Amino acid sequence: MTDDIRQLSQKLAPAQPLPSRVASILSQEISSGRLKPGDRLPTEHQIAESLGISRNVVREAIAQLRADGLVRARQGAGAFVMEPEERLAIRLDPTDLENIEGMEGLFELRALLEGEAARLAAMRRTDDDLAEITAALEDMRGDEKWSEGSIEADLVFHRAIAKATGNAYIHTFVCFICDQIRRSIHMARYANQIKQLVEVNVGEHVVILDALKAGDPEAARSAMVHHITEAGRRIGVILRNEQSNAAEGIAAS
Amino acid sequence: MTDDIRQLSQKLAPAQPLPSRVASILSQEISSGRLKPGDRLPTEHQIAESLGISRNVVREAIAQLRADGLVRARQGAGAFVMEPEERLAIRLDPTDLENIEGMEGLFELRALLEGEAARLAAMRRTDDDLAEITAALEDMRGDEKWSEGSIEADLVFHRAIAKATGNAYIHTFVCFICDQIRRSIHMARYANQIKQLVEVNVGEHVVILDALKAGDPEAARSAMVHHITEAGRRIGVILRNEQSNAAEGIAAS
DNA sequence: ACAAGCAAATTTGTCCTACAACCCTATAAC
DNA sequence: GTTATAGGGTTGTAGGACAAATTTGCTTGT
Repeated sequence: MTDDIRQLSQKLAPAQPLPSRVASILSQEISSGRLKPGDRLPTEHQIAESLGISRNVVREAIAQLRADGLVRARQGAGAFVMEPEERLAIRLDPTDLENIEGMEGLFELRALLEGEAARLAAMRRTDDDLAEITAALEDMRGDEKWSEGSIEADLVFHRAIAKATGNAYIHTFVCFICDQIRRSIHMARYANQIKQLVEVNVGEHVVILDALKAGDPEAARSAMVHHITEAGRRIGVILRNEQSNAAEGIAAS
Repeated sequence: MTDDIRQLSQKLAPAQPLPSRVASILSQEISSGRLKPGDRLPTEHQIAESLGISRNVVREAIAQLRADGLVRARQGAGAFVMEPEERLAIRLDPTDLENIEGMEGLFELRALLEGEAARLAAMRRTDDDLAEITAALEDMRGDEKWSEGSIEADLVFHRAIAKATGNAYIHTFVCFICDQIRRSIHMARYANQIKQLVEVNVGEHVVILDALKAGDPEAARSAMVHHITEAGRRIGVILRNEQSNAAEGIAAS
């Protein structure tokens, strides 16, 4: 209920914070090529005046760009666009994920990363990790909170596996990619059909968990790749070359 | 008040802009768990006063955190720490990379990602891709610009392979991780010994390129994993389980 | 005429104050 | 007891002022 209100207010409100909108404008100027690396962008005063806003707002916008390593401000000289290789953060453009090609690319990356993560997790998982993963699986199949809870439990399952690798970076990256996918999916028509597919989904998770329990790296990796490939197919994403790989996986398990 | 500023500037890098330093402090408060998701962080006034700075600076710092999705500010209510799953960007803390454990984790992730990238590239690379990769290799072995140029050419080589996967996300992530590593390495004592090791390094690249030319996915992956493992070992990073994998790779090639 | 150095203009960095918009709570009125 | 309202607190935006640093151009000395 409150979710509906929040969605609506997000959708309709042009009242996204002003500095963020200015930051979007500027970053679009950069990514579109109108401002090339090395260029100096207009002075804060000029930007403020041309947009009819205060210099404070402009400074906050530039602070956001600076945090991403998109521009570098030098006192007395100006703010300059930096080389694309120097960026300090990864931020995915949500609009890239609205079409199916973007989703396919992201799913491929996800299968790749999480497949390897499952392999490492099979070798390194502690008993605590296993308990956490098992608990997440129980949450998935358990309650009636399908629409919201099962998706959440699904994510907890995947995150727990990434954490079981013992590598904080892998954990960070897997979490990030999964969340990007979830955010995009939530916007689409996914929750509708998930109800019928929960059993299948849970079944695939069980295969993964079994491989982790057995400590079989290749089986874990194959099962994870297969699961993600299938999960993608359920929402219309078809991966190019992983099908054969996934087939191997299902045959091996 | 000014004492606080002096303390603060002594504590952290003196050259970094003030708002970024404040953002680091706050984000550290969050990642260390002193501020948990859902918590409201102190008011801008309190932060400003406690650090002896202006509210303007605090606002710019919070703007950076907001851009990353680390906090969400609601007018009239306050700024709240968001769930870690809601992050919009990945930013690696440079201090995490100063110790050897952080480097090991990042190298493991890199081997994983780039290994798979090489596998995909072997299947999908176009002739144009191959030409680009070959050119990068030529640049590496060619000129006398060892200290700077060869490192750069090395990166170009890896980036070109990631691009040859045809997956923009893989390309983005690989570029990002490589840059993080390069930035850390540049700070360290890497360029000193690279001169003696260029031949070895080039040799490993040749193996990768041959596998890509032949279109052999597994050989490409193995060679890449081996190369990254060795590159890590050259600067003191030892990966846990990839050695055996790399041994397979070198045996297969 | 040339060079070095100095001074002024420009630009970002920081601080300050003020007010609007908004949220939350406590109090008052019914 | 419930609702309305008023108040304080907090973020959002505006605008002005000065400090710090850089760039540029001009002056001045040789």
